[in-house]
Amino acid sequence: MSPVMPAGSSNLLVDGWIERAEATLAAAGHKRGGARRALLELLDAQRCALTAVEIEDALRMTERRVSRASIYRVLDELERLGLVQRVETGHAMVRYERVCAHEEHHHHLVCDSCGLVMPFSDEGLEQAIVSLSRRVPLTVSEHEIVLRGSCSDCSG
Amino acid sequence: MSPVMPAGSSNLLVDGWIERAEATLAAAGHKRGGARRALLELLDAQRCALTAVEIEDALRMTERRVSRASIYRVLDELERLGLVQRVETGHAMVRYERVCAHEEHHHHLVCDSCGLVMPFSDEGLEQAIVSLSRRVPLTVSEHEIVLRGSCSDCSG
DNA sequence: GTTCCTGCAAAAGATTTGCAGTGAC
DNA sequence: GTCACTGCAAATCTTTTGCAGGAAC
Repeated sequence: MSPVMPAGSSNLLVDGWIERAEATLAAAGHKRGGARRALLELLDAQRCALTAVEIEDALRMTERRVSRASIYRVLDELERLGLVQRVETGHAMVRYERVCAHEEHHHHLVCDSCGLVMPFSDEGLEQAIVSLSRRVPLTVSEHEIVLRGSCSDCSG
Repeated sequence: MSPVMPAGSSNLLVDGWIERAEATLAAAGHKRGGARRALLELLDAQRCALTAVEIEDALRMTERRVSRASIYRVLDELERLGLVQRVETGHAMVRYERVCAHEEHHHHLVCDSCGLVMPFSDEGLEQAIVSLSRRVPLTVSEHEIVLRGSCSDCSG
């Protein structure tokens, strides 16, 4: 089976994250709604994890404002469906980002002085994690790695 | 120089975490106090990270109750001095644990169903992190690894 | 018409701060 | 005597929940 799908194909094996999210939501018995749609589009456009407050601020700038309660409710449901994941980078707030295909899997660099969050990935590290996961008294379903330090701007 | 110090030695190169903490605090211009002492003793006795609420509960059982405000203030100062570190295991609360020598360095397994937090360590993973830290656009001072999943009790 | 979606306002929890009294040096 | 330590209460901030109106199906 070819992994390449013609654009606009009605095939269920879609490539875009939004399409997958909408299909998953529909399959779980959800109806469509404007707030959630706006949130999906925003998350899809991000390179890295956002906090709920950052999401609210970003949406306030657009034509589709979304209440904070809805943001938390939608994120919660998307997390339960495995479409977004929480990222614990510290600084008192949880961050959320969409869950992508393996080749986009990444972890986070956090600058302790300015709070900057950057993604990174490393195949050697992933392999170490996979092999470790087998030897641990826990059925591992996910892992999270955060490197903290000082970014190039803050290091001077 | 031998790493073994006679018990009760007045040498500044003490081995215990509490002694190191008190020395560091004194050098930073702090006076002694009962609340902080109780907190240091509690943290020193722990195998793994605790939340501020768990710390308050544990101290409430002892003869030395400590107010929550003091707990946060002391933890904050100990973190600034590098004596404790925050651990972001999710579930809405930050955990704190003492910073130990390299051979005790560890990371965390978190059970997503019951919230259990367990320590683990792996030399291969540490080496992968060290080598990675050199190739990243951040001056890395610490790292944190969390594996999430289902513990043996919850997996049934 | 039923069930889900959404916003608003209130509630709940964790963490921080202001203030006043006590204690260490 | 001065400055740090501590507890209490109030404030702040993030996240959750109850409720009512509106929209999807």
